[in-house]
Amino acid sequence: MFLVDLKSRVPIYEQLKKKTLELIMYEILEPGEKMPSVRSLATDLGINPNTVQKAYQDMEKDGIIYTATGRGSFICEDVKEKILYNEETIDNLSKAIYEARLYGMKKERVCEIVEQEFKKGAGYDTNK
Amino acid sequence: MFLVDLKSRVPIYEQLKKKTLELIMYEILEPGEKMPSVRSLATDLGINPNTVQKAYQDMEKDGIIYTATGRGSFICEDVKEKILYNEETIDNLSKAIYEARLYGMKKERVCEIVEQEFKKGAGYDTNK
Amino acid sequence: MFLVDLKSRVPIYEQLKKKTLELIMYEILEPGEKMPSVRSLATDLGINPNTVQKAYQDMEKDGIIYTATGRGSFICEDVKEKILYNEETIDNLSKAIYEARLYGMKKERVCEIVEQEFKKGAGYDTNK
Amino acid sequence: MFLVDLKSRVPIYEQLKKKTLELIMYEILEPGEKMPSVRSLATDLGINPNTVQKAYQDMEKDGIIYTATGRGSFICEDVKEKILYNEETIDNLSKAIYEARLYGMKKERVCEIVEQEFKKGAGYDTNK
DNA sequence: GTGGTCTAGACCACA
DNA sequence: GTGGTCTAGACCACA
Repeated sequence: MFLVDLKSRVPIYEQLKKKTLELIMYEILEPGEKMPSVRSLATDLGINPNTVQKAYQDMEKDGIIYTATGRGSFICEDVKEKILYNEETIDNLSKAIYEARLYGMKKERVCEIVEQEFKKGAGYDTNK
Repeated sequence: MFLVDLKSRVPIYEQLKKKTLELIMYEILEPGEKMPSVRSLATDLGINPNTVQKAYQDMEKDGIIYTATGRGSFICEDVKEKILYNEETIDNLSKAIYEARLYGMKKERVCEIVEQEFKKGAGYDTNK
Repeated sequence: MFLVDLKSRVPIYEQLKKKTLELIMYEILEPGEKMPSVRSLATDLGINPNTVQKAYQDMEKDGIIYTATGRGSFICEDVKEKILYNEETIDNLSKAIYEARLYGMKKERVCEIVEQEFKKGAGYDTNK
Repeated sequence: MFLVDLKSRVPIYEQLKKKTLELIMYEILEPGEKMPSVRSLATDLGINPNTVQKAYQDMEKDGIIYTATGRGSFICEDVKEKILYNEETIDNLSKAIYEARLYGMKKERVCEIVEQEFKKGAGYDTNK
């Protein structure tokens, strides 16, 4: 479920964060639901517990999950709003479009790609 | 002209590469034209020559410039095609759109942002 | 294993790249296998870590190895195809033959040398 | 006649040396014949006179040309033997074949390339 | 003056 | 511990 790509240049903890958001948006993880423990997730994925720890801490800071000592980590109730009004996403998008335009891509081509992405199913792999 | 942001988390040599592409697309740098020498650019920007050289060597590998010891570095003739047909740009764009969609952004909103970016002038700062 | 000739005019990082390819072709290094860390290899060879890193980064660009910060560098799975279908090798060969012919060498002599090289064992030293 | 490729990574003085040998082998330059003066050649090619000077000095050291002060430089009488029994050429060839073999090229393929090069006319450009 | 290689050493992010 | 970026500075080949 939290599968990460160990060959990717994208830091593993970043992949874990993205994956969590993805699972939330796909409603595979529900608000209030318990996250796997740091240790078990690390063991399952064959990665360093520190890495999972870092992902969880980041997400706690961003209000995606909360940690109750001794009981584990849980998805926040208001998580979808947090994700929806995320300036970073808009920023990323603006920059990608800006760059495409700068490097000579026509608006029509950009729009085509937008259409394409909105037709696609959920099979896309966010770990680059 | 090659102004970089020393405080940015984006590596200086990456900024230099982007800046060069930008100057080429804005036709401030023309194919065949000589790039500033490694040392002079380093001095101008107050950075280490090694940093400039890394940017230049990267760009040489990417076919953006060519370099001849003793004479300097020059913009490649076919540089615009290289930039235009760059899969990385398309990839970046696809990923940004995918993510925006995943995080709940409607297609209409994405299209608005596309319009916005294509109306903008050239004042955008590529060093994040 | 990665022994280099510090006195050679061939840059150390180039020797390291060649040596790695050699070790892969001799199946001493297998796809998926971990490369020595930048620092340990540098210490072993008595050279600067930056020099090793340059070799590694070049090889990463060439798709020979991939690198993940915090975990190390690994031989790519499809490395042999990369090496086999390398135009540079063919190019070098063509040029060497062209030159031999130009400088008066008969085809028979060239063929003799081909035979010779294909009879040889593995003891050849690639660091010139 | 002495056309060089300013974009090449091969040093210009090396190109000049190779070009001279080529012209000798093609009997366009004959033993005893006068070479263009350093200055005129530099002007014709739009390159630095020091570069031509260096090529001439190298060739004098190799016994390809000799210089008579005040009169100019001339092709040596025994120049073809000098070129013919040149170990460097053989060495280069051996190395190129060795490498091709190391990188997985079959003997048959190498022989094909030999045939190819020996069928070719003189149109090949030695400045890479 | 022009780029290329290398060392020594610092500081950072990631695992 | 692992790689990535950067500085300061040396020495070299080429033009």
